[in-house]
Amino acid sequence: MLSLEQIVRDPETFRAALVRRGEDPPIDRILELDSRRKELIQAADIDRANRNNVSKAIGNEKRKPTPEEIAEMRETGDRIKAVEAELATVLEELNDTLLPIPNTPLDDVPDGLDEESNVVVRTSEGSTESHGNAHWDVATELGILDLEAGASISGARFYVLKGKGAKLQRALAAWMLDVQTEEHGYTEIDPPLLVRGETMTGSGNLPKFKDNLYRDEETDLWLVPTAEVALNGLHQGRIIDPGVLPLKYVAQTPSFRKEHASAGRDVRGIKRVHQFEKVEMFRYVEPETSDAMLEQMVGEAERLCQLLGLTYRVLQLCAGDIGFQSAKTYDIEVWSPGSAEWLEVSSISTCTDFQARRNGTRYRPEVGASTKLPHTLNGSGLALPRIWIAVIENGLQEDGSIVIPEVLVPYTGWDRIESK
RNA sequence: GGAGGGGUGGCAGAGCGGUUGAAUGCGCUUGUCUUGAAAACAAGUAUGGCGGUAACGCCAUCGCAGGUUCGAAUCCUGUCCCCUCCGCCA
Repeated sequence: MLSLEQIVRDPETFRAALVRRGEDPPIDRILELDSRRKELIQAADIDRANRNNVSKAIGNEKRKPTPEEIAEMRETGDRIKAVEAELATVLEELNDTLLPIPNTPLDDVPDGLDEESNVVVRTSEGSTESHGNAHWDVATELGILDLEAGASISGARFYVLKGKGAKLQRALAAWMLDVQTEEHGYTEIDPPLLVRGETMTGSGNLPKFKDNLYRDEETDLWLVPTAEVALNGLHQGRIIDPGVLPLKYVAQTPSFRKEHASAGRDVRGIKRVHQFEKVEMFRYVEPETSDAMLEQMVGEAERLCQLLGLTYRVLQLCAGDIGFQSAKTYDIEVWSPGSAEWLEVSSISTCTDFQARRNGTRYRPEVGASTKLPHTLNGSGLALPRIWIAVIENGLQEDGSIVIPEVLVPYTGWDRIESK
């Protein structure tokens, strides 16, 4: 959520920033609602102050209220209730208006309304040739991926990994977690995957992206589309003590997405599925440091690609292509020689104070100081089925076997998936 | 699922209709004392909103939402969460 106070103070800056990402925000309506809100608060406060004074005097003087006082205070009470009722509707509309508005892009985010305007920041060394053997053929042939079984169990966009394919995924996840915790200083978290609506709203997934989320109606719990949601909720409604930031968390969890918006896209293989594993990095940081922290996280995700020996490139997304809660995003894509395309394996964003404001996460810069909103940053480190695809397609040998990156061998116990 | 108990400030814990935003203790901050520290003593120490250049003033908040009342942390209703015991269960 954007800051109402800041919008009111400088509405045109907000309008311009949102226009950059193709939005037409109802700034005028927000200003109207806010001034009505202030009027109502003032009116109610005056009546309440008066009522407090009268009641306090009666109590102090240890006497019964006079009939006139009772009559007057009843009237005051009724007036307060009426004003409060109107205030409640104003606040509700204000909330409903603000919640679907996305974060404003930072100044250094490139202009553009769609992915055509994304900028390739750098490309690693390495081959970008193609061999045409896509993972859905290769892995199926090797007996480590069973798309038909996935479909028969759960339907389209579900898959089954088997044997060394399953173990390869487990090894990748375990290895990435170990690098993040032991070398990059993250604290491992194993969070709930079913979360309350408030938590989903706090991260920015609700109310706008309801259609992409699985939900259990009976308990009103939602399945996380990414661990970001749970990690963002870790401190909601609370104040982080001085000296604690930056907080760095990492979690490996499944992610559940309906993918209605992508119907018809990436239908082959396991590039885009309803349930996938992902290792997610998340940081709570002081605002002054968030730019540097974002670059650091990009570096950490790149490092994983490097250690796996993959060819990758870093993209900076343009204003129109960054996610709802993001103020600035880098994507990391690895080369997929099987389908001759770049596969997005990580998306790393700073959400500035947008998420912190939504779910009431604050921190105290120093003892005795007043609270501030931290910045939150998130990024995949990395997304599993896609990195699995890249390992399979890049490791494919002439004889049809797959050679596994060396760093994974301690986790798999073998260095090759043999062809049948 | 059944039966009880409970949710109050950073923590512990009082208060159960009226000068209570809330005793007391702990913690924390500052000051006095001290070469320094500890101890002792003193003062301060919640969050948010509205108004104000500011000092400051007012308002709200005792899980949450309603209700009763001139007045609610205190009474009533609903709801959520936590704990104990029983049942069921990975």
